[in-house]
Amino acid sequence: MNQKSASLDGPERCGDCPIRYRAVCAHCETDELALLEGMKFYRNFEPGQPIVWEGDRMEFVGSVVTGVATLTQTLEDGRTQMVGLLLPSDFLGRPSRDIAPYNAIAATKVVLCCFRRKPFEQMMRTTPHVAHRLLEMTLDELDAAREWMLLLGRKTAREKIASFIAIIARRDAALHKRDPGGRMRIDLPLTRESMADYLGLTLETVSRQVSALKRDGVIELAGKRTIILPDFSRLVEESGDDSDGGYLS
Amino acid sequence: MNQKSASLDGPERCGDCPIRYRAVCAHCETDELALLEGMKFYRNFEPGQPIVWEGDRMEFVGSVVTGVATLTQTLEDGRTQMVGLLLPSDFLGRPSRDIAPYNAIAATKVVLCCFRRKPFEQMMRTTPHVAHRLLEMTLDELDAAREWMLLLGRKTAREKIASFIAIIARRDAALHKRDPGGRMRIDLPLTRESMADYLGLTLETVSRQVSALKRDGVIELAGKRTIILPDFSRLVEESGDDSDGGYLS
DNA sequence: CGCTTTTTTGAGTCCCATCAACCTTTGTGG
DNA sequence: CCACAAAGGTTGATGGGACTCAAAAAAGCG
Repeated sequence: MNQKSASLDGPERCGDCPIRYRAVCAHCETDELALLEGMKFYRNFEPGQPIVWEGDRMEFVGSVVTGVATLTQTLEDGRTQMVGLLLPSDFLGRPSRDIAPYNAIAATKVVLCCFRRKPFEQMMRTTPHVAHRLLEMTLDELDAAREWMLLLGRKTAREKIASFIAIIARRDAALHKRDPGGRMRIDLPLTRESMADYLGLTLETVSRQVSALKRDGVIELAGKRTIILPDFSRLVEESGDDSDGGYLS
Repeated sequence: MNQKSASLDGPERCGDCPIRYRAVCAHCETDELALLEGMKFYRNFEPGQPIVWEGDRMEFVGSVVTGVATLTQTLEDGRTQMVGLLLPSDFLGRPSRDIAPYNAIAATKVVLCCFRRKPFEQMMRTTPHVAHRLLEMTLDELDAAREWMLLLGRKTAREKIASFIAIIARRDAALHKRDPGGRMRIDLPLTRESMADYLGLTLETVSRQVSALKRDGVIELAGKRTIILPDFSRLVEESGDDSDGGYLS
């Protein structure tokens, strides 16, 4: 949108950062924040651009500030499965491991707040807040992965699509501090092919099921990537999940 | 085997514990160990017996000492998917959450080393070793979950079965401090139905594919639950994974 | 506007789920 | 000791949901 480098780079000061209270630095006090500020740098990625490749040495860890990135694994014959979807405030990389186990790829424009590995690992050892927050976030990610496993193993194609849209809608609502419900408008951050890799389907099946949900009035389309939900609860019914959700953390 | 209560309960002293150097207490010094020793108690479970039910309040967290437990999620219509397989030294429960999000069920006889929640959470805050080890274990579990997602989303039934057997064989070998390879004999800790819930299949398909692998000479059967691997690498070929594995942690 | 990328739609096929029958093992009590 | 039941496992027949192959439409993009 804005061509000035200020928009291409991240916020200069952590206090202005949009993910200040959700990222790995959430619980940090001003002195710890200063420490982090000293080891951080920003990197920008274009849609489709790899962030790290499986087997690569990673000299940094970091947080997604804006945009969406994906983690994917592939079998030798080319079948690929997405195993992580990184939204703003999500963390990329693992302390005490410098070889990336997955491909990380920018799905949209991405701004990444990177920390040099060595000083970050040192900080993990000396300050409890960062380590504690990272544990919290990792446990949340594990919960999400298990929800995802239920989807991959037991849901029908139609339920998978409905679940995916519901997940994006919930995260989007959470980002704007609203509750999902009523009429909503959401942008899909992924292509049909990436959705297929997320859901363990082919892109043709994704396209067909999206069309079917539209035909049945569960969703409306405004362009290929924008979805309007007339009734969020209707979508949840189609997802196969318990209606009560249980999404309290 | 042994009817004395000594075999039904866990080891009296942590120093004698079989999972002393792999569980959440792995990095603890003697003084921290004494602290843990003061808040721990043992519980025993029979095969099929629930450990906690989804929605239950958990007044403890703990480690599997011996045996195998499963974590499962279910949709309202009864479809169930296993989302965790807890082997000796694996951790059950999450600090700062007292409502269980999954069903945990003993698959075999299980001895669980339980810690009362409150003192354990206190210890998490005061001693770095326990928190650090728990983060390490959680990150490993996340890696395993992602491997599992690739299996659920993209592998064929035959590959799923081969992968499952390979996973059990690797863990079994690790427990006995051997490398997997050559001729191996392994016991499956799960019924065909539980294997199906692990792999996102039906029990009939599991049975058929096990028979097919036997017919093709990839495995031999000694009873329903005991498998002999004439050649571990042959099994890995059938699993669809890269042969090099990449199982360094 | 050409050109590529993304998406949709169609026709045919196959893998795995479903439904069903049977076998084996284990345990129980008459 | 054996009849019976229950649980776990195997095998067969059938059908359907998702994949594959194929082509065209739509949307970006220089």
